[in-house]
Amino acid sequence: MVPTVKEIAKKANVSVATVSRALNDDTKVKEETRDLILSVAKELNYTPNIIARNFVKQKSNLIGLILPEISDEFFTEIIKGVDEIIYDEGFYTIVTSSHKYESLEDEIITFIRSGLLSGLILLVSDLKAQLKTVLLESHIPVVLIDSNPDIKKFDTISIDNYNASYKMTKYLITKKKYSTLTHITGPSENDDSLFRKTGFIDACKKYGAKYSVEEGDFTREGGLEACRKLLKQNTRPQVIFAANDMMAIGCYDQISRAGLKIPDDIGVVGFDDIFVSQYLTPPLTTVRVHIEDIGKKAADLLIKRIKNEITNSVLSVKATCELIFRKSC
Amino acid sequence: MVPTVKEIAKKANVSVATVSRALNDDTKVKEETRDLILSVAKELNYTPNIIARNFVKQKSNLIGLILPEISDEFFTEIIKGVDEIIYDEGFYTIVTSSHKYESLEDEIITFIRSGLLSGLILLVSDLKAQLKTVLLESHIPVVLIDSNPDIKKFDTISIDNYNASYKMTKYLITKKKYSTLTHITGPSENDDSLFRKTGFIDACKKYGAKYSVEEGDFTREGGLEACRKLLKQNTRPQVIFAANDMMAIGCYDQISRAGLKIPDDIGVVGFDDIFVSQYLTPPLTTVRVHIEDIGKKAADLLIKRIKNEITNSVLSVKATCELIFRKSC
DNA sequence: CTGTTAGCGCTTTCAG
DNA sequence: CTGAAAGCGCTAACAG
Repeated sequence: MVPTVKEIAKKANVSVATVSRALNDDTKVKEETRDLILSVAKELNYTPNIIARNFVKQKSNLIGLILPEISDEFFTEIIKGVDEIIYDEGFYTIVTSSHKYESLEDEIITFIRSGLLSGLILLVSDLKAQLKTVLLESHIPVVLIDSNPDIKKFDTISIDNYNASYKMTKYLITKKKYSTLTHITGPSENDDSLFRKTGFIDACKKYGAKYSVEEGDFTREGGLEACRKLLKQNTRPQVIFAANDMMAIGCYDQISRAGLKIPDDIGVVGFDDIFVSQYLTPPLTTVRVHIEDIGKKAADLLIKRIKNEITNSVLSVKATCELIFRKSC
Repeated sequence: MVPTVKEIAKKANVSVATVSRALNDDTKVKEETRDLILSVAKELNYTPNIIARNFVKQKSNLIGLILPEISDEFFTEIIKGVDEIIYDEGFYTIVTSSHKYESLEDEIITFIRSGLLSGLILLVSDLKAQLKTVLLESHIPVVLIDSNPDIKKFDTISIDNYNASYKMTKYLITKKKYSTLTHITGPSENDDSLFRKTGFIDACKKYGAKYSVEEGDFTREGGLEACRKLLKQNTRPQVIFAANDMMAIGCYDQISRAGLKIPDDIGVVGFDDIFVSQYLTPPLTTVRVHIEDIGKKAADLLIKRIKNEITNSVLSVKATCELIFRKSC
């Protein structure tokens, strides 16, 4: 049988209360008795029943991590980052995403209301009003991984999309001397997409380049299609800045079909620095996002909230990006 | 305040027992009272306290998923597959891996002994004796994702490394007419590695091809290094079969440095079909493993064990692989 | 079909 | 510093 505090108590001739105190060493217990209890515990090969502990404390050592539906190489990094931080605090991560029969919203609601969680990290692209309400009512700390800084009610870790996009565009214009640029966007309702676009446009205006914008959807096919439209026009841009690497790959496909060469005939740059990008021919110039860092920052913030170590109203942390220069422009 | 069964009971003028029964509809409750209870529950916006439920039942609705240290695109697929299956059963997945200060073993032990889990899926490359003991003593169902079929004590889902490797080798010899082949292995203690090697050798013997084996380590650098050795020899093989795609990429690097062309001067094939492989130049011929499927199968088996739906002693399921023919040989 | 009651293992007052 | 006792919310006998 699994040993309990009761058995330790009996064997050590003390009360369960003392055992509990000794085991959690929060209150003063005579060193002598504590040592005795600890040695008995060890002898019995005791491990606390976490479920019981969680129950009496009415809180758990679990935090939730909710990811979007589509799997993606980023997610492992995020999970890893989160897990690494919170594990040190004695917490574990429950990972879930949306499923067949339910909307992500319903799922999150069930998840939160289960009472299983002490905190939640939510990776979303847009947060519906109904969900906000549930999150707020849940009374557990929530950290968003999101690009929308206008969410003023939750702690947020975001990718610095705007600045990264701006910097890349500036680089293309001022260093690479491109004077006509086209940006292929992600889905219009996506915040990452929006900020990348805005950064691009602002930099083009600032540095006086001619630019255009083509709508994409973050998929390879979307990139291919957008690129096809571009190449059909009378004058094509000197360089394409795709809002993510997958679309840049679509551009590679289309440009090669059109018999054009990268970067001689047209430059291509991406955003994300996914694993494959370094292996493309030519290797893709892109923006690297420090994903694991985002997971760590989110976890760190969440833990601090859970432990009430922060009292500021709402924190918004930006994770920086890095320009990766390769051969595609 | 959060509503409890007690409050529902009071409001509905019944006992807490009846409330519990109605809510879990396992025993017969008069339809009328059940409807009443349900409506009161709804009115109070009641959700069961899962922690309390887990506590009284002395089991949880959580399963653990332990992954190796190194993150990898496979893991998202596995997590996804697992989560998808178990979510339907009202379970959640706790994902963890090894951390800074502890060995994976210690971690697993802590994890299991926490009492938090109803079952465990373990992705390991080799299972130490001590760990086996802990796993066996834990009395929770364990499913291994492992390639070693000689582990007779645990349910196992494994990649069919041997047959896939055999088939690929057979294809190279009989269809592609290669007569001298070299296999670059993974680490010698790794089971996947071992079976891939054995499949290769057996097929070479069976179909009468000349072969050699070079030791690798599943990394890109390892593949590059092994390939360098090969190319230094007086006669180089007609085709290299790398035990995974990452090493095949290393071969690409080295072959290109040596001024050789794939597949004209030398063929290269891999194993795994990682995302990048389709984008290499030339696209890599390789073996695709249905990863998400492995996660699903593991979860399915685990759930059945947890629910006692299987009484067989130990099950061993092989996940099949598929040959992917591209342009590298 | 329903109510009463005990109790899961642990922490936490409250006394001493 | 330590013990007694209550109780977290829920389920599961056991009666009725």
